[in-house]
Amino acid sequence: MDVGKWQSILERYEAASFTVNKRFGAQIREQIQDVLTNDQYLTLTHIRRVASCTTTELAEIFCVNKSAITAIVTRLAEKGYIDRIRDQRDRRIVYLTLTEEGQSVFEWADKKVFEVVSPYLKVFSEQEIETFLTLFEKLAAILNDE
Amino acid sequence: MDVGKWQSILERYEAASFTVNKRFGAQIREQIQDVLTNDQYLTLTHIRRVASCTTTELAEIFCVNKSAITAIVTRLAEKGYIDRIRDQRDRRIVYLTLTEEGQSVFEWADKKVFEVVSPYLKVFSEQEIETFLTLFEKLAAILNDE
DNA sequence: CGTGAACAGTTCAATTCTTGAACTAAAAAG
DNA sequence: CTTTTTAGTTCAAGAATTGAACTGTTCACG
Repeated sequence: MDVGKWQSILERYEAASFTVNKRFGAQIREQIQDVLTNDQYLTLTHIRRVASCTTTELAEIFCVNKSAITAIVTRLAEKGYIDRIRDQRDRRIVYLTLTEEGQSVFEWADKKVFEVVSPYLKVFSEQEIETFLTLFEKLAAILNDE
Repeated sequence: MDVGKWQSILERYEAASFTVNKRFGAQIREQIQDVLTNDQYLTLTHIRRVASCTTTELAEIFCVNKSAITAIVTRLAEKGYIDRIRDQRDRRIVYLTLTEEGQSVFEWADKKVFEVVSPYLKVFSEQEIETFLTLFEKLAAILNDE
């Protein structure tokens, strides 16, 4: 394949990705904005998935500075959705976990996200979804390995 | 398909999308941050693609408030990358176009983005990319029609 | 054992992006 | 000609982000 071909592929990817992200993002925000921002939702999602994690870990996964995570976590802790628990063996480390309320707020928001996104997915056949997801996950895996 | 199946599909989509967006976003930011933010790059991309557009149009495409666009455009105009030209027939309308400098800054940034993203795409076969893009574009098209 | 390096996390100032309400100015509708 | 709609801006407030400086804590090794 020549350079022009790759450029046109990138253009198509950029355009589709832009539309999907902006549209889904806006619809999700519309549903949850009285309680959480989209970034706060993603933060709760990750903590919930791994049960407990650190600021440094979140910074790596979100590809942002640690201080950005401190700010988000502080706001979530003020709302009572997250607990900060200091490791007793290594007192530098702070473990982040969901509170009871954080758990239920996450579940509420997750349901909202499901209601927004799933109608669009249902247009595709099971085979199409599997193909699409496999390729998307392959790309994600490559990006994670470095 | 039952609800559980859809939930697991959504989880996989959320995870892959999250990783790809954050990783690509961070690598692109790293390359262009001395000159443009990622949002500013996307703004130049759209204006360049359509040659000339309005604040209202950008707000719809970006799914944000018009005042958010005014802010971004003001910053790009201050840097000398965008011109605001008032329509002579309907004097409410302001057309946004790239300046010479905006054009060349866009081309520079676009090249950087290409250099960041294309190595990852080259791992896939032409057939895989075509399949993936077709499905992604189908999703984008559905999200655009409403 | 003691000291300097490395690490985990926070604070702070500055910038960007975002919303929503209030506003200006212009065009369209009646 | 008055009212309504439309395009865009301004403003205040809040969220996210960076990068530098800082606090505490642990670790390495001479």
